[in-house]
Amino acid sequence: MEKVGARRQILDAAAHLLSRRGYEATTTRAIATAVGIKGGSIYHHFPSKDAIVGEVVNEGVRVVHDAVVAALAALPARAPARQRLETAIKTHLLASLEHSDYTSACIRTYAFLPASVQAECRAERRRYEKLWRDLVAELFAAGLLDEKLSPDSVRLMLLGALNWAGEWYRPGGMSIDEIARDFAGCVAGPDPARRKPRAKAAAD
Amino acid sequence: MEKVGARRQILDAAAHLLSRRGYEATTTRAIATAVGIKGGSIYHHFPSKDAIVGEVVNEGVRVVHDAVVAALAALPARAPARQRLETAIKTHLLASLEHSDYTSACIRTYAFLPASVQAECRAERRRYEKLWRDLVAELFAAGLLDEKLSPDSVRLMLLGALNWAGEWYRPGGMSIDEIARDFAGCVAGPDPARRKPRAKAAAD
DNA sequence: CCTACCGATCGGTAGG
DNA sequence: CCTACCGATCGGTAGG
Repeated sequence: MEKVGARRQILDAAAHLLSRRGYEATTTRAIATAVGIKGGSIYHHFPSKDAIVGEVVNEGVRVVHDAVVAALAALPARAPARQRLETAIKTHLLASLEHSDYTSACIRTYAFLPASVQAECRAERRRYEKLWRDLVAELFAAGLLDEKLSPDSVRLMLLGALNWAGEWYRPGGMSIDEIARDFAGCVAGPDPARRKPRAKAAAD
Repeated sequence: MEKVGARRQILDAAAHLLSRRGYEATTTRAIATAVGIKGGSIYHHFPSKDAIVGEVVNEGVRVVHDAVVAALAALPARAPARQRLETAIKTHLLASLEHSDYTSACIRTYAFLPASVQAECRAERRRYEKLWRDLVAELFAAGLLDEKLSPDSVRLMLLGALNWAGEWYRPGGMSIDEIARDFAGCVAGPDPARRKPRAKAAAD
């Protein structure tokens, strides 16, 4: 059972190359070589390079969207907005920095993709945007954000910081947990649920 | 006096193309066509494509660095940290979104540039990073940030949000002033100096 | 600054 | 899935 499916192997290799080298440098021949076939054979599985790239970036948005939805759903039913924010941040970072070449490929290459490929996943992106719009609305409703701030600003600032993390994050440095705690704390204040229990006595 | 200098024209065209199409799609022939010469003639002015790209990205960092330094220097000598933050944010956004193709080219293409080109401007980038490191330290010193936050997190969050702005900013939407006010307000709270003077009476 | 060209490589195809 | 190939285009060069 070592058959993974040639299509999946090609998509995996394309996602890997896209996230590390960008759109133009990800050639059909490089993808083929990575999966152990010859250049022309790619077209037995996909009609064009952009069909491959399109599937990768679409899956990239879908993966992170599904992951965040699942992580939020796994929280207690009445989890406070502050905790939901930090969970969403951590999940987005995990997906784009550790789990998914698809997600990082989408984030890093989207801007310079052919218009046709961009258009293909615009709907999926808007769905994900909506999730964050709602999350920011929760924060306002909970009184965690200054009412004079525009919800758009807050969302764009958060997603900008998250999407840019791929440019500086390195596995040995700050952990994703730490980054998520600080990013959430920076916009919504410290998590009251994490107030440390006043160390047993005066120990340490 | 319509002679601008061929080198400068080439760099301008390269910066423009780089910021809009990316590194690989910015061909020496496209640059040449943009300045009205033939493809091969580029090499009369520069030894290689990467020499052009290298100068563009270096200038991109330098321009935004100089602009922010100048904007901070133009503030009153004892301007509070909160105001200095917002000024730095606004200036960075103006440079990368409105004033300088060089800066946006640098921000948008850096990740996928050849290692040799990246290395060339690493020192300049660290200088700019230092400016923000100091600015964040001022915010902590002024008591505007939760002491439990890591200074690195705050700086990376801010610069991430700023550098990502090119992916969503469009001239007709939120103004750069508004974005700067909200981004600054989001991490350091509302500006006390802007508390509105309690409208004349109960008018409106 | 141009013409004319180099070898390499691109996305994609024909025909097995 | 491969061999062999297409026209186009790339960065760069020679020689004016």
